[in-house]
Amino acid sequence: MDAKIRTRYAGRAKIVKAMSHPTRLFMVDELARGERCVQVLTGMVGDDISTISKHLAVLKNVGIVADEKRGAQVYYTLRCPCVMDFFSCVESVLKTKSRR
Amino acid sequence: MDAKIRTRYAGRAKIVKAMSHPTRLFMVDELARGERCVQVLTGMVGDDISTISKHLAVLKNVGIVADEKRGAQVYYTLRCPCVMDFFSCVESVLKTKSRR
DNA sequence: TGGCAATTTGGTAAAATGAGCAACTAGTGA
DNA sequence: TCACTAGTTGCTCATTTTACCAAATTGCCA
Repeated sequence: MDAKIRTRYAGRAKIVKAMSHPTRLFMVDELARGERCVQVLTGMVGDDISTISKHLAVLKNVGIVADEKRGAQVYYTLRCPCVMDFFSCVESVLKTKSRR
Repeated sequence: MDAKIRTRYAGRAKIVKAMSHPTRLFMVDELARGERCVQVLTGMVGDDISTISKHLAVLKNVGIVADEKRGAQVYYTLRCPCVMDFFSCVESVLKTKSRR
């Protein structure tokens, strides 16, 4: 892998990595249903709000979600619904694995 | 997120996480073209062979690849070609991000 | 303006990851 | 059998990740 190839895969990995946490995966799934504010997501997940905020920042940094402040709350939306494709593949990996 | 939901997303995240490293992503891409033995992959990536072996073990543990020993070498194959779908989505995330 | 609610940011400690070297295992062939 | 090649595993160290608390921000409204 020369530098150029390495950079390409590093960029891709960054995006996959942003999805590689249970809480973030859950939130992406939830955001696929519509925008949600931090407070609501926090209520669903049950972690500290600062933890949720940071997870959302991770997703935002790679461009998977977008945020919009309206009044005192910040609403997050899914910018790339195609990430939902990950789920069906992941399910099939799980199935493949179980029938090993 | 109650325990059940949490477990479900944790399982999914494990699979995504296995793909979330530049070297592993590269190898998955390469394996999509056909089986490869550790030695060959090591030559392409340029890391220590023990590092490559461990990355392959990560992919194997979640069921993404399978290994088969033939003579002195171990050949790895992609068990779930659908993981290639990740790539097209990832590319579109990259594009979405750049036109922010 | 003062105070409360919603978020983000900074700091910190614990846990997980990643890389290479060394040691070990398993085939191959002289 | 001995030496060599291919691969895996154990160990250690450095880096990254993650979680929560506390403090700083921002917007609303009495």
